[in-house]
Amino acid sequence: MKVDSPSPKKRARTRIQTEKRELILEAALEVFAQHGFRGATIDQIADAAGMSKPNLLYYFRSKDDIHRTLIQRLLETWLAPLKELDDIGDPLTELRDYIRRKLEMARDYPRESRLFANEILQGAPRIMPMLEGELKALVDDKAKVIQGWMRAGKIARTDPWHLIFSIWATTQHYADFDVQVRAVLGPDRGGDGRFEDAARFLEQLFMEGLRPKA
Amino acid sequence: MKVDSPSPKKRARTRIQTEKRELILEAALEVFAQHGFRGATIDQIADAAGMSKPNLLYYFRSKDDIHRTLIQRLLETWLAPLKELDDIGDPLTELRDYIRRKLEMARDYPRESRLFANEILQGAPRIMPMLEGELKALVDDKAKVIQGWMRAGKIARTDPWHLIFSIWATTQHYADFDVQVRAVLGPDRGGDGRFEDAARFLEQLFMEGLRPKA
DNA sequence: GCAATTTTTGACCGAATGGACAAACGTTAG
DNA sequence: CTAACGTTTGTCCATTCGGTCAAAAATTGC
Repeated sequence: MKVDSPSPKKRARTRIQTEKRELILEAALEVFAQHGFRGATIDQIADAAGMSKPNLLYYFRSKDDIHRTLIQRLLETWLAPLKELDDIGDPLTELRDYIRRKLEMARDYPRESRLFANEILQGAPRIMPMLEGELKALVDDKAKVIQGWMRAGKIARTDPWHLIFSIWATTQHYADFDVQVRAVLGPDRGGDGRFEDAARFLEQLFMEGLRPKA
Repeated sequence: MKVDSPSPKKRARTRIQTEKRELILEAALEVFAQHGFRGATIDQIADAAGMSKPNLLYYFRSKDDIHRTLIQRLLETWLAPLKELDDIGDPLTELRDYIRRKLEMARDYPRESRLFANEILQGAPRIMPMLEGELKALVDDKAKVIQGWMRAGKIARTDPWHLIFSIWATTQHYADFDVQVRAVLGPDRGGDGRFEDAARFLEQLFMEGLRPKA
Protein backbone atom coordinates (compact mmCIF):
# COMPACT_ATOMS: atom_id res chain seq x y z
CA MET A 1 0.00 0.00 0.00
CA LYS A 2 1.66 3.15 -1.26
CA VAL A 3 0.76 6.50 0.22
CA ASP A 4 2.85 8.48 -2.16
CA SER A 5 1.83 8.02 -5.78
CA PRO A 6 3.00 9.34 -9.10
CA SER A 7 0.32 7.46 -10.96
CA PRO A 8 2.71 6.78 -13.85
CA LYS A 9 4.71 3.80 -12.73
CA LYS A 10 8.07 4.42 -11.15
CA ARG A 11 9.60 6.90 -13.51
CA ALA A 12 10.58 10.42 -12.50
CA ARG A 13 7.88 13.06 -12.69
CA THR A 14 7.36 15.05 -15.89
CA ARG A 15 6.97 18.81 -15.95
CA ILE A 16 3.35 18.35 -16.95
CA GLN A 17 2.79 15.84 -14.17
CA THR A 18 4.12 18.21 -11.56
CA GLU A 19 1.99 21.05 -12.84
CA LYS A 20 -1.21 19.08 -13.27
CA ARG A 21 -0.91 17.40 -9.89
CA GLU A 22 -0.56 20.82 -8.33
CA LEU A 23 -3.58 22.07 -10.22
CA ILE A 24 -5.63 19.11 -9.06
CA LEU A 25 -4.60 19.50 -5.44
CA GLU A 26 -5.56 23.17 -5.51
CA ALA A 27 -8.97 22.33 -6.95
CA ALA A 28 -9.46 19.43 -4.56
CA LEU A 29 -8.64 21.60 -1.56
CA GLU A 30 -11.44 23.92 -2.53
CA VAL A 31 -13.95 21.12 -3.04
CA PHE A 32 -13.01 18.97 -0.05
CA ALA A 33 -13.00 21.98 2.26
CA GLN A 34 -16.52 22.87 1.28
CA HIS A 35 -18.15 19.46 1.03
CA GLY A 36 -16.04 17.09 3.10
CA PHE A 37 -14.61 13.85 1.77
CA ARG A 38 -17.82 11.97 1.04
CA GLY A 39 -19.61 15.10 -0.08
CA ALA A 40 -17.00 15.84 -2.72
CA THR A 41 -17.09 14.07 -6.08
CA ILE A 42 -14.26 13.39 -8.48
CA ASP A 43 -16.26 15.08 -11.20
CA GLN A 44 -16.48 18.27 -9.14
CA ILE A 45 -12.75 18.28 -8.58
CA ALA A 46 -12.03 17.54 -12.22
CA ASP A 47 -14.34 20.36 -13.27
CA ALA A 48 -12.69 22.77 -10.86
CA ALA A 49 -9.31 21.74 -12.22
CA GLY A 50 -10.52 22.14 -15.80
CA MET A 51 -10.02 18.57 -16.92
CA SER A 52 -11.98 15.37 -17.49
CA LYS A 53 -12.44 12.78 -14.78
CA PRO A 54 -10.38 10.06 -16.47
CA ASN A 55 -7.67 12.62 -17.04
CA LEU A 56 -7.61 13.47 -13.37
CA LEU A 57 -7.45 9.80 -12.52
CA TYR A 58 -4.38 9.54 -14.66
CA TYR A 59 -2.57 11.77 -12.18
CA PHE A 60 -4.06 10.38 -8.96
CA ARG A 61 -5.08 6.79 -8.69
CA SER A 62 -8.16 7.53 -6.57
CA LYS A 63 -10.15 10.12 -4.68
CA ASP A 64 -8.64 8.83 -1.49
CA ASP A 65 -5.18 9.32 -2.93
CA ILE A 66 -5.86 13.00 -3.55
CA HIS A 67 -7.27 13.49 -0.08
CA ARG A 68 -4.36 11.73 1.56
CA THR A 69 -1.80 13.79 -0.32
CA LEU A 70 -3.66 16.97 0.58
CA ILE A 71 -3.84 16.17 4.28
CA GLN A 72 -0.27 15.07 4.49
CA ARG A 73 0.84 18.32 2.95
CA LEU A 74 -1.47 20.32 5.19
CA LEU A 75 -0.07 18.88 8.37
CA GLU A 76 3.36 20.38 7.87
CA THR A 77 1.87 23.85 7.41
CA TRP A 78 -0.37 23.21 10.35
CA LEU A 79 2.21 22.34 12.95
CA ALA A 80 4.72 24.99 11.91
CA PRO A 81 3.39 27.84 14.08
CA LEU A 82 3.48 25.77 17.25
CA LYS A 83 6.99 24.55 16.48
CA GLU A 84 8.12 28.16 16.49
CA LEU A 85 7.04 28.63 20.08
CA ASP A 86 10.42 29.08 21.63
CA ASP A 87 11.86 28.64 25.08
CA ILE A 88 14.04 31.70 24.75
CA GLY A 89 12.37 35.07 24.50
CA ASP A 90 9.70 36.64 26.68
CA PRO A 91 6.93 34.12 27.46
CA LEU A 92 4.00 36.47 27.06
CA THR A 93 5.45 37.75 23.80
CA GLU A 94 6.00 34.21 22.56
CA LEU A 95 2.41 33.29 23.28
CA ARG A 96 1.05 36.48 21.76
CA ASP A 97 3.04 35.84 18.59
CA TYR A 98 1.79 32.28 18.46
CA ILE A 99 -1.80 33.44 18.69
CA ARG A 100 -1.13 35.96 15.94
CA ARG A 101 0.42 33.40 13.65
CA LYS A 102 -2.48 31.03 14.18
CA LEU A 103 -5.02 33.75 13.49
CA GLU A 104 -3.17 34.74 10.35
CA MET A 105 -3.36 31.15 9.20
CA ALA A 106 -7.10 31.11 9.78
CA ARG A 107 -7.31 34.25 7.68
CA ASP A 108 -4.96 33.21 4.89
CA TYR A 109 -5.62 29.48 4.73
CA PRO A 110 -9.26 28.98 5.65
CA ARG A 111 -9.66 26.07 3.26
CA GLU A 112 -6.85 24.16 4.91
CA SER A 113 -8.43 24.81 8.28
CA ARG A 114 -11.80 23.52 7.11
CA LEU A 115 -10.25 20.48 5.49
CA PHE A 116 -8.65 19.67 8.82
CA ALA A 117 -11.83 20.39 10.76
CA ASN A 118 -13.80 18.08 8.49
CA GLU A 119 -11.31 15.30 9.03
CA ILE A 120 -11.40 15.65 12.82
CA LEU A 121 -15.18 15.94 12.90
CA GLN A 122 -15.51 12.59 11.15
CA GLY A 123 -13.35 11.00 13.77
CA ALA A 124 -9.96 11.57 12.10
CA PRO A 125 -10.07 8.21 10.30
CA ARG A 126 -7.06 9.03 8.15
CA ILE A 127 -4.80 10.83 10.60
CA MET A 128 -5.42 9.24 13.96
CA PRO A 129 -1.89 7.78 14.17
CA MET A 130 -0.43 11.19 13.47
CA LEU A 131 -2.54 12.81 16.21
CA GLU A 132 -1.45 10.26 18.78
CA GLY A 133 2.13 10.33 17.56
CA GLU A 134 3.67 13.43 16.11
CA LEU A 135 1.04 15.90 17.31
CA LYS A 136 0.86 14.63 20.86
CA ALA A 137 4.66 14.60 21.10
CA LEU A 138 4.89 18.18 19.89
CA VAL A 139 2.16 19.42 22.21
CA ASP A 140 3.62 17.59 25.20
CA ASP A 141 6.96 19.15 24.43
CA LYS A 142 5.59 22.68 24.20
CA ALA A 143 3.42 22.14 27.28
CA LYS A 144 6.61 21.45 29.21
CA VAL A 145 8.08 24.69 27.94
CA ILE A 146 5.00 26.57 29.10
CA GLN A 147 5.13 24.82 32.46
CA GLY A 148 8.70 26.07 32.80
CA TRP A 149 7.46 29.62 32.34
CA MET A 150 4.83 29.07 34.97
CA ARG A 151 7.29 27.71 37.49
CA ALA A 152 9.52 30.70 36.81
CA GLY A 153 6.59 32.98 37.61
CA LYS A 154 6.56 34.47 34.11
CA ILE A 155 2.94 33.60 33.42
CA ALA A 156 -0.01 32.54 35.54
CA ARG A 157 -0.20 28.91 36.60
CA THR A 158 -2.75 26.97 34.62
CA ASP A 159 -3.12 23.90 32.42
CA PRO A 160 -0.78 24.24 29.41
CA TRP A 161 -2.58 21.61 27.32
CA HIS A 162 -5.93 23.31 27.65
CA LEU A 163 -4.25 26.62 27.03
CA ILE A 164 -3.06 25.31 23.69
CA PHE A 165 -6.51 23.91 22.94
CA SER A 166 -8.11 27.26 23.63
CA ILE A 167 -5.70 29.00 21.28
CA TRP A 168 -6.47 26.49 18.55
CA ALA A 169 -10.19 26.78 19.16
CA THR A 170 -10.42 30.55 19.19
CA THR A 171 -8.26 31.13 16.14
CA GLN A 172 -9.55 28.32 13.94
CA HIS A 173 -13.08 29.42 14.77
CA TYR A 174 -12.61 32.35 12.40
CA ALA A 175 -11.92 29.99 9.52
CA ASP A 176 -14.20 27.05 10.30
CA PHE A 177 -17.21 29.06 11.46
CA ASP A 178 -16.60 31.97 9.15
CA VAL A 179 -20.13 32.11 7.76
CA GLN A 180 -21.56 32.27 11.26
CA VAL A 181 -19.10 34.94 12.34
CA ARG A 182 -19.92 37.05 9.32
CA ALA A 183 -23.66 36.52 9.71
CA VAL A 184 -23.62 37.60 13.34
CA LEU A 185 -21.34 40.58 12.83
CA GLY A 186 -23.45 41.78 9.93
CA PRO A 187 -22.40 43.49 6.72
CA ASP A 188 -20.63 46.42 8.37
CA ARG A 189 -18.58 44.83 11.15
CA GLY A 190 -18.23 41.52 9.34
CA GLY A 191 -15.98 42.93 6.63
CA ASP A 192 -12.25 42.55 6.33
CA GLY A 193 -11.72 44.26 9.66
CA ARG A 194 -13.05 41.30 11.62
CA PHE A 195 -9.64 39.70 11.82
CA GLU A 196 -8.04 42.77 13.32
CA ASP A 197 -10.87 43.01 15.83
CA ALA A 198 -10.40 39.36 16.66
CA ALA A 199 -6.64 39.82 17.02
CA ARG A 200 -7.13 42.70 19.42
CA PHE A 201 -9.66 40.82 21.47
CA LEU A 202 -7.69 37.58 21.67
CA GLU A 203 -4.50 39.40 22.57
CA GLN A 204 -6.25 41.15 25.42
CA LEU A 205 -8.01 38.00 26.62
CA PHE A 206 -4.91 35.84 26.71
CA MET A 207 -2.44 38.48 27.86
CA GLU A 208 -4.65 39.53 30.77
CA GLY A 209 -5.76 36.00 31.43
CA LEU A 210 -2.19 34.77 31.70
CA ARG A 211 -0.66 37.72 33.52
CA PRO A 212 1.20 36.27 36.52
CA LYS A 213 -0.33 36.94 39.90
CA ALA A 214 1.66 39.47 41.90
CA MET B 1 -42.87 23.75 0.49
CA LYS B 2 -43.61 22.39 3.93
CA VAL B 3 -40.88 22.22 6.53
CA ASP B 4 -42.94 20.41 9.09
CA SER B 5 -44.12 17.03 7.91
CA PRO B 6 -46.16 14.23 9.39
CA SER B 7 -45.79 12.12 6.30
CA PRO B 8 -49.36 10.86 6.62
CA LYS B 9 -51.43 13.64 5.15
CA LYS B 10 -52.93 16.13 7.53
CA ARG B 11 -54.32 13.93 10.26
CA ALA B 12 -53.26 14.10 13.90
CA ARG B 13 -50.21 12.05 14.87
CA THR B 14 -50.65 8.49 16.10
CA ARG B 15 -48.89 7.18 19.19
CA ILE B 16 -46.79 4.95 16.95
CA GLN B 17 -45.95 7.87 14.68
CA THR B 18 -44.74 9.96 17.58
CA GLU B 19 -42.61 7.15 18.92
CA LYS B 20 -41.12 6.08 15.62
CA ARG B 21 -40.36 9.61 14.52
CA GLU B 22 -38.49 10.13 17.77
CA LEU B 23 -36.60 6.89 17.26
CA ILE B 24 -35.61 7.92 13.76
CA LEU B 25 -34.46 11.37 14.83
CA GLU B 26 -32.31 9.86 17.56
CA ALA B 27 -30.71 7.46 15.06
CA ALA B 28 -30.29 10.19 12.47
CA LEU B 29 -28.58 12.48 14.95
CA GLU B 30 -25.96 9.83 15.54
CA VAL B 31 -25.39 9.18 11.86
CA PHE B 32 -25.48 12.80 10.63
CA ALA B 33 -23.14 13.92 13.40
CA GLN B 34 -20.57 11.37 12.41
CA HIS B 35 -20.78 11.49 8.62
CA GLY B 36 -22.32 14.82 7.72
CA PHE B 37 -25.36 15.20 5.51
CA ARG B 38 -24.02 13.80 2.29
CA GLY B 39 -21.94 11.19 4.04
CA ALA B 40 -24.98 9.74 5.80
CA THR B 41 -27.26 7.31 3.99
CA ILE B 42 -30.90 6.60 4.62
CA ASP B 43 -30.03 2.93 4.95
CA GLN B 44 -27.59 3.69 7.75
CA ILE B 45 -30.18 5.70 9.60
CA ALA B 46 -32.84 3.06 9.07
CA ASP B 47 -30.46 0.39 10.34
CA ALA B 48 -29.60 2.44 13.41
CA ALA B 49 -33.30 2.94 14.05
CA GLY B 50 -33.97 -0.76 13.58
CA MET B 51 -36.31 -0.51 10.63
CA SER B 52 -36.34 -0.87 6.87
CA LYS B 53 -35.67 2.02 4.54
CA PRO B 54 -39.19 2.21 3.08
CA ASN B 55 -40.56 2.08 6.58
CA LEU B 56 -38.43 5.03 7.59
CA LEU B 57 -39.58 6.91 4.52
CA TYR B 58 -43.12 6.40 5.66
CA TYR B 59 -42.41 8.64 8.65
CA PHE B 60 -40.21 11.21 6.91
CA ARG B 61 -40.70 12.07 3.32
CA SER B 62 -36.98 12.42 2.59
CA LYS B 63 -33.48 12.49 4.01
CA ASP B 64 -33.59 16.25 3.81
CA ASP B 65 -36.79 16.27 5.83
CA ILE B 66 -35.11 14.38 8.68
CA HIS B 67 -32.12 16.68 8.63
CA ARG B 68 -34.24 19.79 8.62
CA THR B 69 -36.35 18.58 11.54
CA LEU B 70 -33.21 17.70 13.47
CA ILE B 71 -31.56 21.06 12.94
CA GLN B 72 -34.66 23.02 13.74
CA ARG B 73 -35.02 21.18 17.01
CA LEU B 74 -31.32 21.59 17.77
CA LEU B 75 -31.41 25.34 17.43
CA GLU B 76 -33.74 25.82 20.39
CA THR B 77 -31.43 23.81 22.64
CA TRP B 78 -28.51 25.66 21.22
CA LEU B 79 -29.58 29.19 21.92
CA ALA B 80 -30.99 28.49 25.38
CA PRO B 81 -27.77 29.01 27.37
CA LEU B 82 -27.10 32.40 25.85
CA LYS B 83 -30.68 33.48 26.46
CA GLU B 84 -30.15 32.86 30.15
CA LEU B 85 -27.34 35.41 30.28
CA ASP B 86 -29.02 37.96 32.46
CA ASP B 87 -28.62 41.65 33.04
CA ILE B 88 -29.26 41.29 36.75
CA GLY B 89 -26.75 39.44 38.86
CA ASP B 90 -22.99 39.81 39.05
CA PRO B 91 -21.47 40.15 35.56
CA LEU B 92 -18.45 37.93 36.12
CA THR B 93 -20.67 35.29 37.70
CA GLU B 94 -23.12 35.49 34.81
CA LEU B 95 -20.34 34.96 32.30
CA ARG B 96 -18.78 32.16 34.31
CA ASP B 97 -22.11 30.39 34.47
CA TYR B 98 -22.63 30.85 30.76
CA ILE B 99 -19.25 29.27 30.03
CA ARG B 100 -20.13 26.41 32.35
CA ARG B 101 -23.47 25.80 30.70
CA LYS B 102 -21.90 25.80 27.26
CA LEU B 103 -19.18 23.39 28.33
CA GLU B 104 -21.76 21.10 29.86
CA MET B 105 -23.61 21.10 26.57
CA ALA B 106 -20.43 20.12 24.75
CA ARG B 107 -20.05 17.28 27.23
CA ASP B 108 -23.66 16.11 27.26
CA TYR B 109 -24.71 16.83 23.69
CA PRO B 110 -21.62 16.32 21.54
CA ARG B 111 -23.64 14.96 18.64
CA GLU B 112 -25.76 18.07 18.48
CA SER B 113 -22.62 20.17 18.52
CA ARG B 114 -21.08 18.20 15.68
CA LEU B 115 -24.28 18.33 13.66
CA PHE B 116 -24.23 22.08 13.98
CA ALA B 117 -20.52 22.28 13.19
CA ASN B 118 -21.03 20.22 10.06
CA GLU B 119 -23.79 22.50 8.91
CA ILE B 120 -21.73 25.65 9.44
CA LEU B 121 -18.64 24.14 7.83
CA GLN B 122 -20.58 23.47 4.64
CA GLY B 123 -21.60 27.09 4.52
CA ALA B 124 -24.81 26.82 6.55
CA PRO B 125 -26.94 26.20 3.44
CA ARG B 126 -30.01 25.29 5.48
CA ILE B 127 -29.85 27.80 8.32
CA MET B 128 -28.35 30.94 6.89
CA PRO B 129 -31.56 32.96 7.37
CA MET B 130 -31.69 31.92 10.99
CA LEU B 131 -28.07 32.97 11.57
CA GLU B 132 -28.66 36.38 10.08
CA GLY B 133 -32.00 36.75 11.80
CA GLU B 134 -32.68 35.17 15.14
CA LEU B 135 -29.09 34.43 16.10
CA LYS B 136 -27.71 37.83 15.14
CA ALA B 137 -30.54 39.55 17.00
CA LEU B 138 -29.90 37.52 20.14
CA VAL B 139 -26.15 38.08 20.07
CA ASP B 140 -26.55 41.79 19.40
CA ASP B 141 -28.90 41.98 22.35
CA LYS B 142 -26.54 40.21 24.73
CA ALA B 143 -23.58 42.18 23.42
CA LYS B 144 -25.38 45.30 24.53
CA VAL B 145 -25.86 43.82 27.98
CA ILE B 146 -22.15 43.06 28.19
CA GLN B 147 -21.30 46.55 26.99
CA GLY B 148 -23.41 47.86 29.82
CA TRP B 149 -21.28 45.92 32.28
CA MET B 150 -18.14 47.34 30.72
CA ARG B 151 -19.37 50.90 30.93
CA ALA B 152 -20.25 50.27 34.57
CA GLY B 153 -16.68 49.12 35.16
CA LYS B 154 -17.79 45.65 36.17
CA ILE B 155 -15.65 43.87 33.59
CA ALA B 156 -12.74 44.89 31.38
CA ARG B 157 -13.52 46.80 28.23
CA THR B 158 -13.28 44.67 25.14
CA ASP B 159 -15.29 43.52 22.12
CA PRO B 160 -18.44 41.72 23.34
CA TRP B 161 -19.09 39.98 20.02
CA HIS B 162 -15.66 38.43 19.88
CA LEU B 163 -15.97 37.58 23.54
CA ILE B 164 -19.05 35.53 22.74
CA PHE B 165 -17.30 33.93 19.75
CA SER B 166 -14.39 32.91 21.95
CA ILE B 167 -16.73 31.29 24.46
CA TRP B 168 -18.45 29.38 21.69
CA ALA B 169 -15.16 28.33 20.16
CA THR B 170 -13.46 27.15 23.33
CA THR B 171 -16.40 25.19 24.66
CA GLN B 172 -17.59 23.59 21.44
CA HIS B 173 -14.02 22.59 20.72
CA TYR B 174 -14.38 19.85 23.33
CA ALA B 175 -17.27 18.32 21.40
CA ASP B 176 -16.28 18.97 17.79
CA PHE B 177 -12.57 18.19 18.14
CA ASP B 178 -13.02 15.56 20.80
CA VAL B 179 -10.90 12.90 19.09
CA GLN B 180 -8.03 15.33 18.78
CA VAL B 181 -8.35 16.44 22.39
CA ARG B 182 -8.34 12.86 23.59
CA ALA B 183 -5.47 11.88 21.32
CA VAL B 184 -3.29 14.73 22.54
CA LEU B 185 -4.13 14.30 26.21
CA GLY B 186 -3.41 10.59 26.02
CA PRO B 187 -5.14 7.71 27.76
CA ASP B 188 -4.55 8.96 31.29
CA ARG B 189 -5.40 12.67 31.14
CA GLY B 190 -7.88 12.22 28.29
CA GLY B 191 -10.38 10.32 30.41
CA ASP B 192 -13.57 11.64 31.90
CA GLY B 193 -11.67 14.25 33.87
CA ARG B 194 -10.87 16.31 30.80
CA PHE B 195 -14.06 18.33 31.12
CA GLU B 196 -13.35 19.33 34.68
CA ASP B 197 -9.81 20.34 33.69
CA ALA B 198 -11.22 22.33 30.80
CA ALA B 199 -13.78 23.99 33.07
CA ARG B 200 -11.10 25.02 35.51
CA PHE B 201 -8.86 26.36 32.78
CA LEU B 202 -11.57 28.28 30.96
CA GLU B 203 -12.89 29.80 34.16
CA GLN B 204 -9.44 31.05 35.04
CA LEU B 205 -8.73 32.34 31.54
CA PHE B 206 -11.96 34.29 31.19
CA MET B 207 -12.27 35.48 34.77
CA GLU B 208 -8.71 36.80 34.84
CA GLY B 209 -8.91 37.98 31.25
CA LEU B 210 -12.04 40.01 31.96
CA ARG B 211 -11.19 41.32 35.42
CA PRO B 212 -11.73 45.06 35.30
CA LYS B 213 -8.61 47.20 35.39
CA ALA B 214 -8.13 48.91 38.73
C1' DG C 1 10.66 13.04 -39.50
C1' DC C 2 9.63 9.27 -36.88
C1' DA C 3 9.20 6.09 -33.19
C1' DA C 4 8.46 5.82 -28.35
C1' DT C 5 6.29 7.73 -24.71
C1' DT C 6 3.09 10.64 -22.31
C1' DT C 7 -1.40 12.78 -22.08
C1' DT C 8 -6.33 13.12 -23.04
C1' DT C 9 -10.79 11.50 -24.10
C1' DG C 10 -15.27 8.94 -24.75
C1' DA C 11 -17.52 5.03 -23.69
C1' DC C 12 -18.47 1.95 -20.36
C1' DC C 13 -19.24 -0.77 -15.78
C1' DG C 14 -20.78 -2.24 -11.26
C1' DA C 15 -22.10 -0.67 -6.89
C1' DA C 16 -24.45 2.51 -4.01
C1' DT C 17 -27.99 5.65 -3.18
C1' DG C 18 -32.48 8.29 -2.69
C1' DG C 19 -36.82 7.36 -3.39
C1' DA C 20 -41.53 5.23 -5.37
C1' DC C 21 -45.11 1.81 -5.12
C1' DA C 22 -48.27 -1.66 -4.49
C1' DA C 23 -49.25 -5.43 -1.96
C1' DA C 24 -49.32 -7.58 2.56
C1' DC C 25 -49.96 -7.24 7.30
C1' DG C 26 -51.82 -5.12 11.89
C1' DT C 27 -54.85 -2.56 14.51
C1' DT C 28 -58.94 -0.58 15.92
C1' DA C 29 -63.65 1.28 16.17
C1' DG C 30 -68.33 0.20 15.48
C1' DC D 1 -66.79 -9.75 12.49
C1' DT D 2 -65.50 -6.52 9.39
C1' DA D 3 -64.47 -2.31 7.09
C1' DA D 4 -61.39 1.41 7.42
C1' DC D 5 -57.21 2.91 8.48
C1' DG D 6 -52.33 2.62 9.91
C1' DT D 7 -47.92 0.19 9.34
C1' DT D 8 -44.41 -2.67 7.16
C1' DT D 9 -42.06 -4.96 3.55
C1' DG D 10 -40.09 -6.57 -1.03
C1' DT D 11 -39.31 -5.04 -5.31
C1' DC D 12 -38.10 -1.89 -8.43
C1' DC D 13 -36.10 2.40 -10.73
C1' DA D 14 -33.27 6.33 -12.21
C1' DT D 15 -29.31 8.65 -10.99
C1' DT D 16 -24.88 9.32 -9.29
C1' DC D 17 -20.45 7.96 -8.31
C1' DG D 18 -15.78 5.87 -8.25
C1' DG D 19 -13.13 3.81 -11.32
C1' DT D 20 -11.50 1.11 -15.89
C1' DC D 21 -10.03 0.69 -20.61
C1' DA D 22 -8.74 1.10 -25.18
C1' DA D 23 -7.96 4.10 -28.54
C1' DA D 24 -6.90 8.81 -30.15
C1' DA D 25 -4.03 12.86 -29.73
C1' DA D 26 -0.05 15.32 -28.24
C1' DT D 27 4.66 15.50 -26.89
C1' DT D 28 9.38 14.24 -26.64
C1' DG D 29 13.94 12.34 -27.76
C1' DC D 30 16.77 11.07 -31.43
